[in-house]
Amino acid sequence: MSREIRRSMPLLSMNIVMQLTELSARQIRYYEEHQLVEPHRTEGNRRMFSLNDVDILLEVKDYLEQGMKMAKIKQLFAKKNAATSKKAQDLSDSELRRVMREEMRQAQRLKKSSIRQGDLSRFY
DNA sequence: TTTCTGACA
DNA sequence: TGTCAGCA
Repeated sequence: MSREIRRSMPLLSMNIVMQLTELSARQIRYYEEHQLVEPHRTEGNRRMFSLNDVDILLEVKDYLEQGMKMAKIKQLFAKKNAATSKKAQDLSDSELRRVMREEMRQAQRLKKSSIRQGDLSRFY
C-alpha cells in the first residue's frame, strides 16, 4: 500500500492547509491541541501536514458546521482510529462497521447529506 | 516574511 | 475564535 505511505507523507505547509481547508491557523492549531491531527515538525518547529491530515481537518470542519461539539468529534475520531487500527490488525470487522454506521447516522441526523463518498470509501 | 507559542477577550 | 506580542 504505497498509496497509504503517500497519503501520510508530510509535505503541506500551514499556509497551504489553510487554503485547502478554509480554516484559520488558529483553528488548525486548536484541533491539533485536541489531538484531532498530528502534523510532523520541521527542524524549525514548523508544522508539516500530510494529505491524511487535510482529510481529517475537512471532516472535522464538516462536523463542526453541522453543529457537533468538540467532545463529540474527539470521541468519534477516537473510535474510528481504534476501529481502523483494529482492522489493520485483522481483529474486528464488525466493530468497524458499527462505528461507521454510527458516524453516518450522526451526519444524517444533523444535516442532510454532507458526507462525501470518497471519505468513507477509504474505510471499506 | 512566515510560523510558533502563550495569553487575553 | 480573533488578535497581539515576542521569538526563531
